[in-house]
Amino acid sequence: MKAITRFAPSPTGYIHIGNVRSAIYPYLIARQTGGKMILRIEDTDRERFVEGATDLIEDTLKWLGLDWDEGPIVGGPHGPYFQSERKDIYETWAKKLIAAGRAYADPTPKEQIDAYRAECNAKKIPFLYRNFRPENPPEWQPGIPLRFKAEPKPYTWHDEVMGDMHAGPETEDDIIILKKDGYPTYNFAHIVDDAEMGVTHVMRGVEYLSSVPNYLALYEALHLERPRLVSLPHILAPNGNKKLGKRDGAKSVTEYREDGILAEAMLNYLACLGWNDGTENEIYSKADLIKHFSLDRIQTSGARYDETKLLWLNGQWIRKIFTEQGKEALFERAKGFWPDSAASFDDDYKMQVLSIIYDRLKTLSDLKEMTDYFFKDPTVDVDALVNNKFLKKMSEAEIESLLKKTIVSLSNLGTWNADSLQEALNSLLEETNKKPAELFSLIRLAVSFAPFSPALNLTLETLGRDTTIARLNSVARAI
RNA sequence: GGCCUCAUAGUAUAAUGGUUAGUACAACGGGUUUUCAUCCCGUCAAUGUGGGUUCAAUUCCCGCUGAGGUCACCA
Repeated sequence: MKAITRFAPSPTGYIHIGNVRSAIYPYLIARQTGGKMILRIEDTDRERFVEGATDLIEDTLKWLGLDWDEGPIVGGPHGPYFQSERKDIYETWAKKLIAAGRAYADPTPKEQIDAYRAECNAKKIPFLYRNFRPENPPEWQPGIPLRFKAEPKPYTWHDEVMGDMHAGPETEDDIIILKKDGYPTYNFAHIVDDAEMGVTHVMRGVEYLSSVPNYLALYEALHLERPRLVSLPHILAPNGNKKLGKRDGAKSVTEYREDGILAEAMLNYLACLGWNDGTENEIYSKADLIKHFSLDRIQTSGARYDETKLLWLNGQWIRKIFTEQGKEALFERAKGFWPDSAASFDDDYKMQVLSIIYDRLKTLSDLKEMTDYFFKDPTVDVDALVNNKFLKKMSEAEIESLLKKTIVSLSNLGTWNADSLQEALNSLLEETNKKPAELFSLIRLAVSFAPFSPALNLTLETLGRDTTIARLNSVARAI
């Protein structure tokens, strides 16, 4: 079955990790079945509309590699894809309900409705507007809210994640379908749009589960076939058990791009938060996900958002891209993450630095802190040297002597490469009768003054003879 | 309050009416010529609770507890 799915966000801000899964899963199902993915912008709430939010949404989807077949930018046969431009369509469908006696104009002032609600709350009984239906509603005209007229009855349905569901008549009510301002409510608009656009799978957060009976009533009254319903459990905030939202500091998805997270890792992490294919595999590319994803293996309970696993996955992906797609591929992703000091260096040199440092990166932004000394002479810090845990047993004279021996040895080295350097370093160990921890720590610190760095021979090879000797000399002089 | 949903280590999860309840992240310890990381090895750690069905329940049923959702002219 070719699935027509959609992601239908409202343009009220950025997409965050708490809600992006309702874009990923529909995408995977659409691609897996050779169907279509639709992007629809639900902008019927003019008050919450945020200028530029649509761009943010599109940017997020593009970064994650979730392309859409119909929607803004790409167009399609069922447009427009902004609900605000579809008012006449909703009105046409609404009139069908009026004609069938299943909708009525409701001029009741908001204060009156609030009073009814307060009354019910005081009596601790459920508030159902259908118990307060106006007796002689006027004919509907723009400017008056239009309500669906419920005919409550029990419903059963199947949810692809939650299983077989049922609800009693007490869950159905006279919901507003057209607002006073003429725009439809979500409750009505999504049903009309999904039908017009041929959507087969309605995938959204579980918070809509309790509204399903109302939607079922609407499908019936409009003589529409029910789409498959898929409720996605919430992603929970790191602290507490609430669903992750902006108030919990949920960052926008694209903010992770700036933090040096790879799109592959983000997609991998989010798709596997609350879903697994039953194997012990942890690493999934987009293609793997499309191949293996299935609705019936989505968890029924919420999943807590935990960044440590994302960081681990990101490290995995950094190494995977380097080894499988090559250093150029990783270098391409690393653009914009180099320290300022790297600006004047050419790509070949930076690529070489990347080649020896990449397996230490958790995020691309680690490059800033971790590679500075490849581009700029470090500040000589004699205290750090003599207080190092491997060097503090040695006198300053001894350190100076070791540095000088190293300088002589490396100055006379024929070919300057990783292998010859390793050989030279090894003979230096024998000659000085020092442990690797002592001699290598000394050289490493003298050329980098960094808390950690790649293997010593690789570091020196990359720095080059002149820089290495110069740095060793300036440390020897400073002691 | 009504209705609905959920419940395996700190986290994400696997599994089966019968296993020593598996895996990964994290934590901790160890190994690889310095450091950090990778990689490898190891340690710690879970079926919320009370009943029932059954020879046998983490798994099926019921109660409880806990957590969450929803009850808008928001989506």
